[in-house]
Formats: sequence, structure tokens, C-alpha cells
Amino acid sequence: MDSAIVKNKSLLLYAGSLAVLMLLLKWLEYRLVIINYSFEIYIGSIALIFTLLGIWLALKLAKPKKEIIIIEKTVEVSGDRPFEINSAAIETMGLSKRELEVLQLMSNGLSNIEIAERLFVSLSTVKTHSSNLFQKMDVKRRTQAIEKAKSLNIIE
Amino acid sequence: MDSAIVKNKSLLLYAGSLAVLMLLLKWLEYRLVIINYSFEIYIGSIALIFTLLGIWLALKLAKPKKEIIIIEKTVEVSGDRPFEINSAAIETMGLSKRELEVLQLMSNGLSNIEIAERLFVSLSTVKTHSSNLFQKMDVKRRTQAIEKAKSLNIIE
DNA sequence: ACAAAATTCAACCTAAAGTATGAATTAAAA
DNA sequence: TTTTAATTCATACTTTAGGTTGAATTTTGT
Repeated sequence: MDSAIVKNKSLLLYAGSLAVLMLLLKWLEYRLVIINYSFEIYIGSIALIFTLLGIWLALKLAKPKKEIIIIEKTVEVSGDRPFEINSAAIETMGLSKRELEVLQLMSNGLSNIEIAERLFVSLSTVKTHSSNLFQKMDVKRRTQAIEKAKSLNIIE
Repeated sequence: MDSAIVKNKSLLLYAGSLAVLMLLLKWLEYRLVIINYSFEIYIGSIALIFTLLGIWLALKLAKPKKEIIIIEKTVEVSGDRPFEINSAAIETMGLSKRELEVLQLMSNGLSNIEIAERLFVSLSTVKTHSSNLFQKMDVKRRTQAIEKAKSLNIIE
């Protein structure tokens, strides 16, 4: 839409300039005819004027061609991973909140008794949780559970 | 340097074109004078030719103005770390080759018996290695050893 | 309010992990 | 070559881990 307007503007300007030039030339012609002045100068001036007109026109029309496009392609820098828990894996395994806590503390290197003290529950409770945990995760040992949990990103 | 050559080329082309046009005009002039043809057409053709010449000249000279600069600013992504073992930590702890193997297999979730089978040694040997391992690493359990080893980058 | 799931705990048992001591063999360093 | 460190193994013991059953309580979703 803008280009159309610009083109129209250019055309109007061109038309106007042409009209003015024609008048000028007509005046020059009569003047030259009357006083019988140098014909070559007349032609030369016409050539010069129209050359300049052409240059002006071309510059006017070729103006929007000088485009400068700067594309910044920035990719995120992952210095340290933010760690995003794999909720889907937890869901599919059916791990409960408490079981996850036990799993996390196991991964931190705590024994069952230490976990019990940390969570203010008995050793029996921790054992129950861990046992259910292993069944749900389909592992035999806490070390396997830790390995699997870390590879599945369900603990930190 | 290139722009200078281009300018020279353009000027040479311009000079050549001018010469040819002058000859053409001279020929036209004589022809028109002789047969006394329409003067307006003569002037018009001159105007047209020189307008076109001006346009051509302008486009030729204004050519380097249509610059398209594309700047791609790409930042490196550190997807997965290559993992570099911390030999210094292993040295300071005084861990032997075999102890490291046991530690690695522990971290993979293997039991002592499984480790023994994997390394073709007895369960006693694995127990000895693991026990010495814990003393050297100053930990009480295999889970602690795994945690510490991973944080110190001495195993994968 | 009711049913299902989650959490808690106990008691008993087996398996595995971990400690301690002693010793034989092998590989590497002085 | 001799000494030291590493590797290997056994035996006995203690501690922890893990499994099973059963049950009480709480939370949660319908």
C-alpha cells in the first residue's frame, strides 16, 4: 500500500516536472528560433536536463532498495541445568509424596534410621515406604532406585 | 579498490554510450534537416533517450547502495557435558584401580555379589574393597560413597 | 458421607551390607 | 633385590536393608 502511494507520488512529481520542463523547452525553442542561436547548445541542454531527470527519477524509485536487515539469532545458554522433575514418570510409577521424600533422602546417602529421624517417623514406616518404592520402581535395591531415579530425573 | 574499478568501468561505458548516441543524433539531425521531419519527435526522442541514459547511469552508480547486512549472533549451547574425571580427588583419597571399579559398579546399582561376579572375584574381596573404599572416602555407606563420588566427578 | 488411597506402625524374618582380623599372592617401586 | 602397595580370599561377627503380614489412622476424591 505504501509503495503504491510512493509510486503515485513519484509519478505525479514526474508529471509535474515534465510539464514545467515542456514549458521551459517551448520557451527556449521559440527564443532560439527567433534569435537563431546555437542548435547544439539547445540539444545539449535538453540532453543534460533529461539525463539529470533520469538520474533523479532512478534514485527516487530505487530508494527503498537500500535495506539493512539485522537478524540476531540468540540461543539460550545452559550453563547449569535448572533441573525439571519428570512428573510424568512419577505419575506412571504411582509414587506418592512420602515415597518420593524417602527416595530423595536415600539418594542423599542417608540410612533408613536417619531418614526416619529426618521425617519424624519410625524405622518401620521408612522400611514400608522403601519396600513399596522398590516394587513400584521395579528395582531390587536402593542403589538401583537411586540410579533409576536420577536417570529419569525424578529426584535432584 | 573494487569500487574504483567499477566507477572507471561505468565511466568508460558512459563515454562509449555517449559517443554512439552522438553519432546517432547527428545522423538523425541530418536526416531530419533534409526531409524536414517533425521537430517535436526529434526532441522527444532525445529526451527519452537521455532520460533512459540517466536512469541507467543512476542505477549503475547507485548499485552499491542496496546493501543487505545479515548479522547472525549465535551463542554456543553446552548440551551434555563431556564428563572429565577428577583425577586429583582420586589421588588425594588414595583410591586404587580396583576400588574405583567397585565404586563404579556400586553406583550402577549392583549388589556386592553381582560386583564379585562381574569382576571374577569372591564376595569377600568385594567386601574388603568396599570397606577400604569407605574408609578412604570417609563415608559410612555405599549410598554416601556414590553421592560423594558423583559430586566429586570421580565416577560417571 | 463413603470408598479408596496414603500414611503410619509393629513384629518377625531373611538377605545383604559392612567391620575386623589374618593371611597369601602379585605387581610395582626403591 | 627387597620392600611396599595392591589384590585376593576366608572366617566370624554386627549392623543395616529389605520383605511380609496385619492393622490403625488420616487424607483425598467422588
